[in-house]
Amino acid sequence: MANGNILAPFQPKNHDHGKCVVDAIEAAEARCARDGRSFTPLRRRVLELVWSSHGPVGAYDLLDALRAERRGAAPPTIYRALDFLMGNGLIHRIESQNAYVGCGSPDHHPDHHHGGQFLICRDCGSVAELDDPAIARTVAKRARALGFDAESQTIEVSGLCPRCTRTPEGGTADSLERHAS
Amino acid sequence: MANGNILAPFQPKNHDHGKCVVDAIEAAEARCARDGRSFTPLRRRVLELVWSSHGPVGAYDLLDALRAERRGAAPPTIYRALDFLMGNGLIHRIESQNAYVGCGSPDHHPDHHHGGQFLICRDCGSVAELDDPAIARTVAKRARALGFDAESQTIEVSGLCPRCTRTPEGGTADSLERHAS
DNA sequence: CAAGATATGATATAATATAACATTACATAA
DNA sequence: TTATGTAATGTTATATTATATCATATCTTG
Repeated sequence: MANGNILAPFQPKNHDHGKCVVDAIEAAEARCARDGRSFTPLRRRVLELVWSSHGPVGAYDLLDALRAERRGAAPPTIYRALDFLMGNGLIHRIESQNAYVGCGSPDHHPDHHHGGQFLICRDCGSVAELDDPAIARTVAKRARALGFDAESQTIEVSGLCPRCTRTPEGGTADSLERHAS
Repeated sequence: MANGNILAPFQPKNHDHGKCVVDAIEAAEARCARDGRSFTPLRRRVLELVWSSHGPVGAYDLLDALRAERRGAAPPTIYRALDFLMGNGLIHRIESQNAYVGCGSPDHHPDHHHGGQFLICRDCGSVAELDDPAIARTVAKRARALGFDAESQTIEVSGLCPRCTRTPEGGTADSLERHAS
């Protein structure tokens, strides 16, 4: 069997984040068009804001950003957009942080919640999305053995990303950059 | 290799929950004594309250219960107790629900956060704790392949428990009992 | 007992999320 | 074209979850 497909590994230093965001937005637009979902300017903008960071972003951080450019944005404004984006597989919620990240594999599962598999660096906060079918299958199988019908899996792994593993505790200049891309 | 040890499978109808709670408290007491942790009356009581339900319980539900018997209980009262209990492996937090459950395997990992593997019924809310080393190993291995050092894993599976699978949508008397024990 | 550490009490506030209802924008059928 | 329905957004209020901070009590142990 194939290994898990690595959809959003940790970013190299020269990662072009502007392009990465644009690509994500274009994919989202195509996807919504295909599914007959209306990808409104508000929803598009919120998705851009989510993608503006590689790490998980809180709803109220997004709200603050939105307020800087759109008068009258309020919590429901953001939460509705986030619900839409989650419902369409364009972002994920990181449960352990009450925060949101762009989905690295928007094409994979048309409408079906697949939960997600995340590696979250406890030092710099960066997130990589795994999408390993072998893990998902094993979990589903073990659940099945107990008579449990698994519908959606949330897997969040905390630890140290490759860059933070190399510069562990010291608070060096490098680690203080939070590995910005 | 051994299969995952099933530590808290879904409860049969005749489950003696009173005994189950008492056992958990005794185990917690022994464990704290061994580790030189003070298992105060407050902490003991909060642990009892957590175990009073088989499902995850919210911090403010616990607070309400505590207030009925202890004047002046406030949010920090509960959160400190919960922190202590989590720090000593006596309860787990269910991230996807901001709620807490008794730990089914308090003896397994002395001080080391092992996260947890949970099957959560979306119909009746009951939770079973898996503790499958094969899953944990596979996840750690996949992370390692990306250079990520996995320290703690949170796995939460949503779906239908054995009893709810049999009585799916109807809202029968049986399912409305929420499978109380 | 004194001094330090641990635990709890008490007040305030922060951070996250939803309820409820009003308004607007847009499609499309009469 | 206007009427009508639906989806989206605006607006206000409030619910839910969690932490900061400082004061007090209790428990060691020298």
